[in-house]
Amino acid sequence: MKKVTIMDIASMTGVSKATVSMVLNKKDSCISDATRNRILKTAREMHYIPNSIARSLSTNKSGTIGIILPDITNPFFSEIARAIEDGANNRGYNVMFCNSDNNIKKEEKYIELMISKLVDGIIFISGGESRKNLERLTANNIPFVLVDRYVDGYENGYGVYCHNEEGVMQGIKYLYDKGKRKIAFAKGPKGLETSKNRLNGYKRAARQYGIYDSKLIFESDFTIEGGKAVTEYMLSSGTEFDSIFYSSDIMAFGGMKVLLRKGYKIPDDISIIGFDNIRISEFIEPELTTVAQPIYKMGNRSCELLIDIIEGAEISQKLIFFKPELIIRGTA
Amino acid sequence: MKKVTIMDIASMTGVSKATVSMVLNKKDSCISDATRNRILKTAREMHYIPNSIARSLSTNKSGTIGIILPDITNPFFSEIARAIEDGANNRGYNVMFCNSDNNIKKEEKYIELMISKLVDGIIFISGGESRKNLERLTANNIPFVLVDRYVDGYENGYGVYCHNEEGVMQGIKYLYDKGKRKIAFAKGPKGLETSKNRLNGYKRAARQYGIYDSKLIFESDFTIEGGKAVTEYMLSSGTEFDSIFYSSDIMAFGGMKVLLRKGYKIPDDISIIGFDNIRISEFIEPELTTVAQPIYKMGNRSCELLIDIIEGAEISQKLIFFKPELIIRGTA
DNA sequence: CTGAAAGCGCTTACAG
DNA sequence: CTGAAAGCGCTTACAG
Repeated sequence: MKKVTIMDIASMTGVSKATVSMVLNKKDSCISDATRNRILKTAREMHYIPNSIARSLSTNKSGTIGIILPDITNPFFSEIARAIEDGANNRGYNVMFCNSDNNIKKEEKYIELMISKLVDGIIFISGGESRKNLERLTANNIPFVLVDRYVDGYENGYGVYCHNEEGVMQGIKYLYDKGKRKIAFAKGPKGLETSKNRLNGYKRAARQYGIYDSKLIFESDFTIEGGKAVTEYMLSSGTEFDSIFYSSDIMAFGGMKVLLRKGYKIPDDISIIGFDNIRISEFIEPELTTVAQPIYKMGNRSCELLIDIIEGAEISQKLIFFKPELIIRGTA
Repeated sequence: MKKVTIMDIASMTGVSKATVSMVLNKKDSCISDATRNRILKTAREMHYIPNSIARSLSTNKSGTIGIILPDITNPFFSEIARAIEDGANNRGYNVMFCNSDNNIKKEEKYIELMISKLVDGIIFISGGESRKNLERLTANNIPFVLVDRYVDGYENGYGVYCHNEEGVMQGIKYLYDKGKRKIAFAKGPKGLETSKNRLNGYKRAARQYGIYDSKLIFESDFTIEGGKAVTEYMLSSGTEFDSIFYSSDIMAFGGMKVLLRKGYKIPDDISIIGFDNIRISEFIEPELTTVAQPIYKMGNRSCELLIDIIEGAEISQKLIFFKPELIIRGTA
């Protein structure tokens, strides 16, 4: 069962491939209605599906965009991926995705793969020291937009971010206003700009209120397990605190788990704030108070930006910042 | 900045494209070491990245597999997608994904897209009445494996499933053994085989224990919102029940939310069981008792199966069934 | 051991 | 209004 090609429908209708190609691509301003209709009709009848690989080879455009993200299983990223796919689909693109696990080597491999697949552009959520990998893209003329996480040296490239620092400051202010003076901070992993930004927000706010104490800062990573581990560590560290600001919602989930288990009442004994506002955060009990990033919007916007770049539209803003917003729920 | 091609490195080394192609593809048994090394070296030096689009056009293989799933944002599906991507990557394939939203029209569109992109195969999580769409694949000679959800008429095609009926029966047995006699069942949406299978499990078990009552069955869908809505409905229906079996974990989350809000104690006032065992289910409080599907394994296995089919390996089993397992935690 | 040539299915000037 | 031809970058018999 051979696939039907443009050639088949050309010979079927008695015209040339060129003509068929033109009408199929709507570049048919100068083709007679009669031929056009004949072609369209037989294309339909033969269930013709264009071979877009062949098309890509001659146009040098694949119509696909790549997403590189740490782990699709993390709700924050899957929500972004969803937004991107919606946006891409909307504009006639499709999407390839890769899980980097924050591993630079994997990133590199995937980037090479995507170059080789001729992706038209990439949406990149960095796993850390990704600068070299991005240089590779630049060298190959593949546009990319960074989302959520800066990459050292690319602060001025295309990107859509959230004002992380400001977001954390809002959260700390809220805790402070509630009378909290010993606010522990669970920071993200080293090497991620996002971690740094959020930590900076914490530091600035804490200093501003005169409650800064470096012993209140604990390092972790952006996973549930990380949240559990750091919380256990905090508890055993001997440092006193009356509230915890987790650098991400899923860390907060892990942390709350530990606290609840040990019999702490949230928010009575201890207040909790997260960061992200992933969908599930309003479904746990107590509902998580968190600094919301407009996740879907960020994903969607990044996709729009990328496609605009690909299609050579005029770009009014290379850097897009969204405002975070404190969502007050049950944990603080 | 022109991309470097096989031609460039051919003229650079003074051999033909054919020779270059052969050594780059390790079909170089009959190429002298000298030439081979020269070619490899200059390829490296020139940062050559093969154009796999061109390659695909001549080999008629794209090296990509497609995933069609309802919504990547649903943890069950993102965990499957992750497993698939890992497996694919492992075997040198990459992955395109599409969110169907259980919408047959979208599915159709995406399938056409994937055919046109020459995907080597598809992993398909059906949104319902997908039979026509699958016929399209068959007609185009594209292998596919179904995961999690049967499609009418394809029960004997390639697929990896979980014994849904049996899983529910285990759960009902557990509740029964705990003394529950009025077990409400929140079923999934019509038109999904998975819903039907799980409902059948409920019916069989309930009848077996002589506690069947059709008034205890409530229809919903596999979302958090669905779980909330159906639970509110149950509560207002006047029907009495001492426990609820939700057809999926995220439904259970939504349901628990409503119950907790109304002041019910779980599991004291009412017991809850979910289905799936998505990762988050052990992080909510109380931890969800649920019937576990081996999600990662199912995804991974489906990918292995598909690639085996693609590569013409011998397939010992077209249908793969995993055993569900009741995970007893805090809600029942 | 290596090269010339055809072909994959399309698009795109160009010519008529 | 339509067709012939070249080209996209690779692979793969085939010939030598």
